[in-house]
Amino acid sequence: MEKAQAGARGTNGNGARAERSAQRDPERTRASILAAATKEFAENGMGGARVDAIAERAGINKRMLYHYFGDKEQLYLAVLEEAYIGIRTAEKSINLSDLEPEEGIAELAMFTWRYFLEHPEFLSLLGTENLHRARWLRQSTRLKELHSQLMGKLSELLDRGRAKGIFREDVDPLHLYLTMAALGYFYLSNQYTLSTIFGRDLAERPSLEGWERHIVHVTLASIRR
Amino acid sequence: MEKAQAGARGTNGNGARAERSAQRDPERTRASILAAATKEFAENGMGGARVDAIAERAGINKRMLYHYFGDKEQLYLAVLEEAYIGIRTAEKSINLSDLEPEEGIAELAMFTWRYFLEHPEFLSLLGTENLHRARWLRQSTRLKELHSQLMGKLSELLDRGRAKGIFREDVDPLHLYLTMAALGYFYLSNQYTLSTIFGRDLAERPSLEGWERHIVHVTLASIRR
DNA sequence: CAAGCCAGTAACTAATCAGTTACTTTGTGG
DNA sequence: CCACAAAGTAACTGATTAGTTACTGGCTTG
Repeated sequence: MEKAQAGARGTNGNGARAERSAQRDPERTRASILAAATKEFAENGMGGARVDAIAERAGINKRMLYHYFGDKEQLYLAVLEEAYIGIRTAEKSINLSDLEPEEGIAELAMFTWRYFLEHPEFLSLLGTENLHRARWLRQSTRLKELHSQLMGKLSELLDRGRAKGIFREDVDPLHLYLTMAALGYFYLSNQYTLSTIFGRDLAERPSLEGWERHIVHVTLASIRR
Repeated sequence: MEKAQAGARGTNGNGARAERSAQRDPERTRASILAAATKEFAENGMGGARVDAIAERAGINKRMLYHYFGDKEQLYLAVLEEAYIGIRTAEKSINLSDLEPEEGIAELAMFTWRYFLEHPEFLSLLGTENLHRARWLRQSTRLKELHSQLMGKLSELLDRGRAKGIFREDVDPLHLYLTMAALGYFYLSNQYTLSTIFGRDLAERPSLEGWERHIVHVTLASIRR
């Protein structure tokens, strides 16, 4: 049928890869499978996701999915790993050295909130993974080494604030991190049942902005002397 | 095979229901299906739950499940409704009229935390329902009417605390409720991924007790003047 | 330029799953 | 005491699903 392909056929040899529209492009195929699988797993969970649906979304043949990823479980693990790497990479780029301790904590709280807000698929994958008691995360050697960059930055800010006398002496950095994460995660991941029961759309702009301010307020109030 | 049943055969007529071990007991059958379905849906989500597994767990024939509940989706809805009714019923029994505002808020925060801790299947069902954007909850007329009793009690305590001058003027009761719920929900529902990544078992007694104290502390710190 | 490997396709298969059919057993009211 | 309804069983069915087989076409390297 499509034997005679119009343009972009040339050997494009000498090492450098063709930038676009190659008929055979392993990296692009792999990436589009991963993107499609991320959506499918995030929308339907591990149990509800369909391999055929992933193949269709990616615009590839199902056989390729098995070629690149082995099976459904390994594909899911690849999706999970990529999602974690995404947030950990983003965390690295935060620079707080110029900020006062309180400003720095506020900045980290807002970063976490905004990252969750902009990456609903990450929240959904976390939910699925916890439903299965971290079955796949525990298998992943890559992810177990991948510590949160936030924890280090949090500790440093807590030290500075303590030295200035504005933060309490006994704040556990893990508790602080969990507090920020919990407030963002719960609001967003449970927005559908909450909106239904309280008859108030939590996804509206003013509500979201109000909750961001609330997170910053609660986080700071919990550590101030 | 078991045609000749030993005891407990009698007509046990005159209106009153037999208390135990009837061969045919609609209510008991229904209840055991519901209990089995709650476990299965909580463990595997809507997509991962298996109708045959529910029947086996309940010790009944699959046909009965369709007889009493119609289909898988209606059974899931019945499970969800029962779970919500459970927490709302428990909330009703809390009496706070003798307590000072601060003590009352602390009591409600601990109630929510302990209810979550003792009913992991409720958290799991919430997660599944939100994955599907409250698809079944929105259909349920029973549940949309079922407002949280906690909200009313929270408002009353906030009023009293405000009158005493110990709470801020602008506290939104919904924000307060979401704060308490978020801190409990996130810690428990995400305990598996969190424990894996931070290399610290969040399910251990001392950690759980520490987090309960933390929830009370954060909740009160966020509303104090 | 040909040999071999890698990307890609279509159609198939064995297993699984939600839901059904056709039947038997048990309790009850006229 | 029997007729009828409700409770219960076993075996089946059609659709879906993860994973496979057997194949084609194109790129690279010696």
